[in-house]
Amino acid sequence: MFPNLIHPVVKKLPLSFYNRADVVQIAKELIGKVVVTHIDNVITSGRIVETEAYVALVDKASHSYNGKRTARNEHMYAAPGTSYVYICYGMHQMLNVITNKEGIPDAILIRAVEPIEGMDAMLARTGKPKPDNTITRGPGNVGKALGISKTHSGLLLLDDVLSIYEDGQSRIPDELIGSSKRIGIDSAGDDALLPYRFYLKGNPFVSGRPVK
DNA sequence: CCGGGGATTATCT
DNA sequence: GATAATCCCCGGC
Repeated sequence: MFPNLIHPVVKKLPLSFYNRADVVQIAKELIGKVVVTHIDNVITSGRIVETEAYVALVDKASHSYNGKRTARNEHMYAAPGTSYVYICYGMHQMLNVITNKEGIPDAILIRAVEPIEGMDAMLARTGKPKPDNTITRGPGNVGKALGISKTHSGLLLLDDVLSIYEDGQSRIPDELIGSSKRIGIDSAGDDALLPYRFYLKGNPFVSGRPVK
C-alpha cells in the first residue's frame, strides 16, 4: 500500500533509466535493483541477481524478431518502463522489462532475484515448506514467488503494483557481475552465442548449474 | 555432479 | 499439430 514507507531510503527507477537505447547495458545495470510487487494485498520483493537482454528486431531469440507482432507480445512495443509478462511452456509466468522507446521492442528478462520481503507469501505461492535457494531461482520461479501472472503484463513499473527500485547503495562493481550466453535459446542460431546474460557472481539464487 | 526426459498448455502456423 | 526465453526428478557415475 505504501511502498515508500517500506523502502524509506530508496526510490523507483525513473523513466530515464529505461528510456535508453542500449538494452544490453540496462540489463547489466538492473543487477542489484529491487523488484517489488503489491499483488493480492501482499508486498513481496527481491534483489535482481540475474537478467537477460533481448534486442529489438535483430535478435533471433526475441519474440519480436524481425518486427513480429502478435497479441502475446504486444506489450513489447509499449513505452519504456512497461512490464511484459508471457507464459512459457504453458505454465511459467516470465517477467520482462521493456526499454528504449515506444514502438522499439527491447526487453530484459528477470531470471532470478534474492528474496527481501514477503517470504511467507512466497512460501504460500510456491508451496514450499521453508525458504531455500530455489524459491526465486529461474524466471518461472520468480514469477511464481512474486505472484506475477499474464494479467500483470503492460503495467508501468513506476506504478505501485509492479515496480523496480534503486537499491539505495552504491552500484554493483563490474567485477562482481558475470556474463554468459543466454539460457534456453539454442534454436536462435548465431544469436544463441551472444553474451547477453548477466548475473551476480556467487549468488546462490542465480539459475543454471553451478559453474566449477 | 551431470545429463536426459516428462510435465503442461498458451500460442502460433 | 508443433513449439516453447522452464522446472523438477531421476538415474548414472
